[in-house]
Amino acid sequence: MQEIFAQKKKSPYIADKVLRNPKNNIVMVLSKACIYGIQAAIYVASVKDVGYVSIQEISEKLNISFHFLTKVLQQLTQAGILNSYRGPKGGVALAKQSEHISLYNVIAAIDGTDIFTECMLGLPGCGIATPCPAHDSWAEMRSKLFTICHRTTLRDLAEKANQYNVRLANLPLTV
Amino acid sequence: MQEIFAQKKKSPYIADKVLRNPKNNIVMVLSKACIYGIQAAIYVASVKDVGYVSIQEISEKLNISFHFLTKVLQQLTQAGILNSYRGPKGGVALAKQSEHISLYNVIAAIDGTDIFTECMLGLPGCGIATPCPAHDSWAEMRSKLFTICHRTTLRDLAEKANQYNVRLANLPLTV
DNA sequence: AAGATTTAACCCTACTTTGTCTTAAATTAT
DNA sequence: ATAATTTAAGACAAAGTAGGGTTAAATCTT
Repeated sequence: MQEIFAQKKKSPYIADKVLRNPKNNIVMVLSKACIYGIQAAIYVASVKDVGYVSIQEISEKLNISFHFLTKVLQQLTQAGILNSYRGPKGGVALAKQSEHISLYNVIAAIDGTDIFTECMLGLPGCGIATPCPAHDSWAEMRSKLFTICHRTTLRDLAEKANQYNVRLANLPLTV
Repeated sequence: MQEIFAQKKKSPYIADKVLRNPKNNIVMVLSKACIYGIQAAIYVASVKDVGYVSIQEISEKLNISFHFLTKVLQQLTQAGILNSYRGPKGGVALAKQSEHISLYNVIAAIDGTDIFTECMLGLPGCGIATPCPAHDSWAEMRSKLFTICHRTTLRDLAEKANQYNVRLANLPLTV
């Protein structure tokens, strides 16, 4: 009896010194899923010929987990950014012309629009009426982010991706 | 025997429709820990008298988990932003004058400096030499963030926090 | 019609972040 | 000295993120 309970847990306790120890928490503006989605979208936009590009190819070229990427790209498909097709010669393709898909569209489809609207301190009703102390500074930030993400299209990014020495993923991009 | 193994797991499987279902992933620029740290630092800076403020008081006023906040504030203490003192009348206090502690200092102590330096796509060596396609736009963003966080001090924020109708936490702040 | 290919859906695991609780250590007050 | 108070440190649980598989469904090729 007791041995069973004794062995039941085997907790993988991690030091926890202070707050799970220094700098394990890497904070990014975008989630991994979103970054992968952006990279994949740029990749698809940067490929010349018109057919569908298989997710397998994308995941290999960009060094992204195939299954995870599949789910991410499903989100883009459901958001109307990509079209997908099953079977041989299947894959994904842009649903619109690359100059009509903005970075904002892709981010919104995967991570949502919170980063474009939320208060720095995450306070639900932060706004002009009842602002948080950082409201003004942050509003300035957000509007810059909003502008940049709106005006940057997949075409812009794909064009840059095709330039010499520009990298799309961790490994040098070989289109 | 078998019942024991049968009951061992009880997985809390969550739909996973597409990518762990839509919009569960709330992406923020700052971690919860960092937001709490900022709120607490502003609170301490906004309290008039000079003694130590107990973490219990801060957690109650700002509606933050006491134990979690304790760890966060330890990080600020270890970073030299706060002083802490045990025992009755103990608590935390700013280690420097509030106008000499920037938002950047607080963020760097808790979330690190990645958001101020990292590429939008998280590529390790993204820079002038081998940029990612979004490098230029993002560099512009980052520098704005950097500037804002550097020039904003705890004094600025504390002053605003003391204004009418400004909120520091989810609940109305009652200093 | 049968087999191959490829996305979609589903299940599960590992790790990280957030949060709760307990015990230890420091310090003050009595 | 003893008790009370308060941070520090540690164990652990719950929830979220990233990722790895398997099976199902659609579609093409033969």
